Amino acid sequence: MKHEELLYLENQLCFPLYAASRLTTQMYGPLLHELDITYPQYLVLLVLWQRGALSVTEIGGLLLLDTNTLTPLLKRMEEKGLLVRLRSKEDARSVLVSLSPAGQQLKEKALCVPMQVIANFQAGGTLTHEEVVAFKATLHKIVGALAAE
Amino acid sequence: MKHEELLYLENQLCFPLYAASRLTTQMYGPLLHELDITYPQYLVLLVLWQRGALSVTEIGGLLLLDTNTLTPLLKRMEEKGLLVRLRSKEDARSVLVSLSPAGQQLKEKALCVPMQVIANFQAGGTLTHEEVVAFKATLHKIVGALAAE
DNA sequence: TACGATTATATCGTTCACGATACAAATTTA
DNA sequence: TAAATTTGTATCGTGAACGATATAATCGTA
Repeated sequence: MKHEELLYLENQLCFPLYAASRLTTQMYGPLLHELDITYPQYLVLLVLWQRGALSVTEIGGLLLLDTNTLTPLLKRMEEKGLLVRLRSKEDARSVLVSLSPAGQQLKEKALCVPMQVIANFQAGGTLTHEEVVAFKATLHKIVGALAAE
Repeated sequence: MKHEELLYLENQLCFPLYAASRLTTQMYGPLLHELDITYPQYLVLLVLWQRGALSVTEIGGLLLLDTNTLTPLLKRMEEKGLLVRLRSKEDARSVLVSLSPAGQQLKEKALCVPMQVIANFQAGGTLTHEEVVAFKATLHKIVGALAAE
């Protein structure tokens, strides 16, 4: 590859990654709109449904987001009645985030989301199962390497 | 997989995609800071360097971004003196975006960016060349399928 | 027990993304 | 040609992301 060609859009790895991420998030849009949540809010719910109450930092560790993103996001979710933020008594620096009954109940409605997403992915459809597995493995390697720093 | 496990974070494809995209963009941060541009601005420059003057819609078609994102982004770049926005005489609806001398010159400084990114990727480093090729191919399939709609 | 360092969260400012809407120019159609 | 439709940009509002900074609580150590 000539030196200049390093700057061609089609030779970038970052761009299709960026585009695929945005387009995938867009795909969730209509589905999550039904639940009245956004995609990042959905991710927060995923970790709370799976693991129960967590501190802000713990959520950030799982989603790789800092508190400057999470604090306002969690506040919006609290205002919508999906969760409760409670400052810990043992360690007053820490804020424990736990699901409200409404947030817990939303899990039932969310169960159909992954299946619809999978269906949509198949629809575009030339990805084999093996390809998805390999793709996911590479993604995890990349995230692991970049998140380590 | 049990029904409920569809909602586990580690079973999502969307999350590592979202995380990898953010982390990769973050990796560009320090490099692009040297050029006083952001990552989306870098993408705009890439297409202008490669193809010359383009309309807003043409840029949007290449980067898969709508004008509600591009218009303010291009205005900021114009204010920084990187490009010029000129309403077309043939079709007064269209705005032609062309590089200023400063924007054109920035290409020389940008040439080292992709190489540094590649080096950083290698550093984290368990990705083989074949793995990257396969990964990129899958990404393109996904983008192609999702962008088609 | 002071006191410096660390930790957990929050705030602020800027820049995306993007849905919804607006609007003028151009094109199509009746 | 007049009216309806489409096209190309722009505007507005909301919600992320994230760098930089702030602040209070806790911990480690002299």
